[in-house]
Amino acid sequence: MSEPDSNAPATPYPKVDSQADFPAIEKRVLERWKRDRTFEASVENRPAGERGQNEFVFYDGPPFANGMPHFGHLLTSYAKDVVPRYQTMRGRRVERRFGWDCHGLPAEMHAEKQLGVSGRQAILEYGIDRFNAFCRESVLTYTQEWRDYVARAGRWVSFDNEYRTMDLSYMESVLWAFKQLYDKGLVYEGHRVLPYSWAAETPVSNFETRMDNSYRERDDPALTVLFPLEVRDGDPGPLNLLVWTTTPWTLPSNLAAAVGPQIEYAILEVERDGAKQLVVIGAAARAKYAKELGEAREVGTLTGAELVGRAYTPPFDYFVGREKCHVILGAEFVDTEEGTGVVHLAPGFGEDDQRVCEEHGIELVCPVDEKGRFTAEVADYVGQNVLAANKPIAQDLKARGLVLRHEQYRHNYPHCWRTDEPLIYRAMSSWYVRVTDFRERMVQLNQEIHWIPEHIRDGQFGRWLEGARDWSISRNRFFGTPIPIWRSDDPTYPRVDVYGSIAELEADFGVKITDLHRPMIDELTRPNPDDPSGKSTMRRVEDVLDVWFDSGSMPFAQVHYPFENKEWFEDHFPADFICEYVAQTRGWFYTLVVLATALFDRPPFKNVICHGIVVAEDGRKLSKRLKNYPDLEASYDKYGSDALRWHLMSSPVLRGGDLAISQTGDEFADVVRLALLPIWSAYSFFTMYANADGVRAVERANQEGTLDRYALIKLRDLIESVESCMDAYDIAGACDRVRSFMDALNNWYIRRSRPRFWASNPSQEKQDAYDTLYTCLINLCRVAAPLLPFLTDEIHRGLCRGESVHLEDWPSASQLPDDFEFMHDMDRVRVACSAALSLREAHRRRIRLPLPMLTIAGPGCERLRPFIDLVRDEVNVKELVLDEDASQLARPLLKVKSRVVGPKVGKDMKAVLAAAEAGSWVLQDDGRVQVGEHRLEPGVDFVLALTAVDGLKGIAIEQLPEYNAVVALDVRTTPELEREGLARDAVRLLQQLRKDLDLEINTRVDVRYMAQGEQARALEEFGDYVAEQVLAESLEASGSDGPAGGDWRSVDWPGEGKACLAIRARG
RNA sequence: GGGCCUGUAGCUCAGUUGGUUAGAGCGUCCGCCUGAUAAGCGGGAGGUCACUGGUUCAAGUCCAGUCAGGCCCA
Repeated sequence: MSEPDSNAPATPYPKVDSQADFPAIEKRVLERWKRDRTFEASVENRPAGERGQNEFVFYDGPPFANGMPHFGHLLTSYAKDVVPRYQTMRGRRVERRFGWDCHGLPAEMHAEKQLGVSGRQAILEYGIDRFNAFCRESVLTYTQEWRDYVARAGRWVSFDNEYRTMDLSYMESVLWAFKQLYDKGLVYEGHRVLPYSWAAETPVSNFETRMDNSYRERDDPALTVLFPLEVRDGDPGPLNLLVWTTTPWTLPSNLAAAVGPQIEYAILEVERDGAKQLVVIGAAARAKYAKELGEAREVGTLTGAELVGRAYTPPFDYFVGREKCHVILGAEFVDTEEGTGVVHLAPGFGEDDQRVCEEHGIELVCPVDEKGRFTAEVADYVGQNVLAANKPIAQDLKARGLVLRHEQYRHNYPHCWRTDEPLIYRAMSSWYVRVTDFRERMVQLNQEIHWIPEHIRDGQFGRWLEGARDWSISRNRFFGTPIPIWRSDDPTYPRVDVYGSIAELEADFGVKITDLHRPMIDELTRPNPDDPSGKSTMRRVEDVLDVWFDSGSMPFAQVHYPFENKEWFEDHFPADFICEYVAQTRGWFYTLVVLATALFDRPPFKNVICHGIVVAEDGRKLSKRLKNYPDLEASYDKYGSDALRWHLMSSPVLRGGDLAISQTGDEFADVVRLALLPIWSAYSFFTMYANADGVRAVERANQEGTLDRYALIKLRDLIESVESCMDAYDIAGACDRVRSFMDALNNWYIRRSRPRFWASNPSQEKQDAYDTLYTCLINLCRVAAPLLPFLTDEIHRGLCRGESVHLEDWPSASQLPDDFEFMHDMDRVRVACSAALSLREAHRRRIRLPLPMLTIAGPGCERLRPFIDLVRDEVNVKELVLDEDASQLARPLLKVKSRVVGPKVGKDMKAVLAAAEAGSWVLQDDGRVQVGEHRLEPGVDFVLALTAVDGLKGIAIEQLPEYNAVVALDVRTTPELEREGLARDAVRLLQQLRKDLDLEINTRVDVRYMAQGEQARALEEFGDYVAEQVLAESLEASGSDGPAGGDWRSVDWPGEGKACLAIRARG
């Protein structure tokens, strides 16, 4: 379409079709980028500077490649492309390197499904080596699809030296990081309560328990048990705490009880088995125990806070005497919704329990073995499955009179999705990073990060940092970076070795290491050097690292720091910019900050866009199954990538909101119509006339013409404002500036300049018009290049002899005129024209009908003198009067400056405003205004505005509030004016005929007409004008039977009588 | 249950340190122009700024609470 056609006679510019096929254009542009290595050139053209001073550092958050990309990824991709493109044009070198996330549960789950191997036990039987080998392949399944889609989106990123988190070098850097933390004392072994399948003998991740089938209804025994409190002076008698639990089997492991400090507790006197007893229960929970406590007398109340610190006798004595145990603790999570308002804590078997106990220095106990049976520590039930032990435990407690109520409780309970047995919660050994140690520092460093949207910094992310807990980094899994800790297998001769490099491993184990994955790494064992007997062996801790540890290591691990690229890393940390969706505040953003703080005491990135999520029309998640979003490929093919990019980049989704996308993708059609086509139309207009005239335009900015200056100043305004938006990472704001510039260019500059383009003789004015439009277009392309990389490149190449816009510098605004006063004057003229046209419409005066006079009146109107001809033409009036004095057309209106006057007059403000509106004020000789008791200073306290008067015959008036002016249109016509209007009607009809005949724009014609009365007189009177307008060599009245047939093409001319116009091309 | 965000025209959203008559785009209705573009241009209609209360001379804006929606955590 715009490729030069070698057979056609040379024209200065490509022949451009006014109908654009954007997807086809994009395909050609992609080929050119590939052929010319435009991306590589755009990077290489920019010097890195000394120690990377001139680099803009971008970190790519790696995706998993075992799923297909969708609209959400597309959004991220576009944002990740726009910013680097912009910075490149600003002169920075922006290396962009793709990465793949490979490890972790998603990869393993996918492999389990593909292999039909389900669960830890099954994987062990299948073989870790075969399992991991499969993972290694499967995580790269869709890499080609990803590359294709990234390319089609026009995202420039290098796949040549992509990094993968499963590469040996990457993993070695991760080991290094781990050892750094360990050496700083930031790693420790602790316990973590996880869902546990005793049937499959494996922990189940929270991820797995959330899957659809794992929760099912189940009846469990629920006990309300008495915990006798230690007697204390002032008590009305011996008190018993009422405790409710749905897991009686955890009672032998009870180590504490928790109350809500704010909650009110009642002391009740209850009669049981003939004896009186005092029980303590959350006051709000009492009603639930109507049957047991209905008659009870309240003998006092206590707050939770008063209970905290009191000791009690636990229901079983297996762990009596342990430090800090069997005391009442305060915990915020306790409520009275369920149970008694007192929670029994068995830290070995509950997440909250474990956390609260740990906070109070209580060491946990876990007297349950891998198969879910009590160990010897719980002598009475040893060997029994814990769930089966619920019954005897309840019976024993009842026999001891400690049970107030025994009920069946039906609840949703997680089950092992492989064995179908109920899960239990059980403490597992886990390795932690002591995040709480440097939490405050993270909070400080976070202040240095520029978040988009801003509230994330101190809101979602800041709060999360403040509440950060130690990070459990070990996973009892297979495909991940191994935890590099080796321990002696005999506690008699303890020894721990931590490795932070391959070299250290090779030195100690004497083998060449080519892969750090399990199971190879597990095979590295050696005799314990601290064991004189020589019998114990150093073995690796089995776990692998949480995959987020990999992600957080990305800044240094991608370059194998510190083993290689030491200097490079130091010069490229932190990143200038990263971008992911907002949920990564808990994921990548967080782990980056954790590791950067712990390892380098710096924030890992300076600017971050966290965008919202793309949802379906109904607000639900995009779902492949429901097919509730448009197909990506089809959208590319129908609208092109630029349309998708523009839609996503101009939307508030970049400020963190959701973006709903319709199933049909209609919004992309709107984007084409509202954003892309206006730019294309301007381009096609320019090339059409420049080619017809054989004119080549030049970029310059010293044009004197009113419209030209206006366009050039607007262009300067565009460059400056887009620049400041982009510097603030406000991409949507930049889109908005581009759109409104195009509106001014198309619908004012080009429309008003049209006569200059079609003037048949060369002139300076004409060349100025070409140069101005050309200058606007190429600079618009440069400014919009990051936002519409395909369209702008196509146009820029067409205008600039094949130069890619992406190798250009960001345009310098300073070479353009900066007379913004002038620009505002023109904007004021446009408003005045709109108002005048609105008056025309209100008085039913069509635009082709000339009217005698338009007046623009108000202070400062003289400034509009340069625009007189422009306005006359636009509004089609014979005369334009500018009048500084509007008193004939308007009366003054007092506009009080509330912000200034308000504080001065206080309560009288209301009265002052009312008086201003009612006109009850007096203008004094010194220019001040008296309102009631108050005297107002001109300019400071008020301005005088105008409000149109009515009642002038034949004159229509409208005010321009923001410009303190009125326009008055004389809508009275005369027969002469009517005839001129008719002549213009005739021109319009004849032009349509030319168009219908497909005449070239410079073909000469003959015209004949048949008309009576005023229509005939109009053509006689304005014959020359009509002939000139339609390029007629002759203009003749035909006989009363109308123009003859043959070559003549005619059209009816509605009017007083029967009339028609006819046209015939000449020669 | 906790935290964060969002409620402004039929739809999608702007709205600065509180200041007189709350804006834009789309849609809709009406009209207009046309020697680039009907995928063009202009105009009109359309709002108790979610609700309630408070602070203030003055609240879309600040404060408290309520309701609704979203996200995250438990």
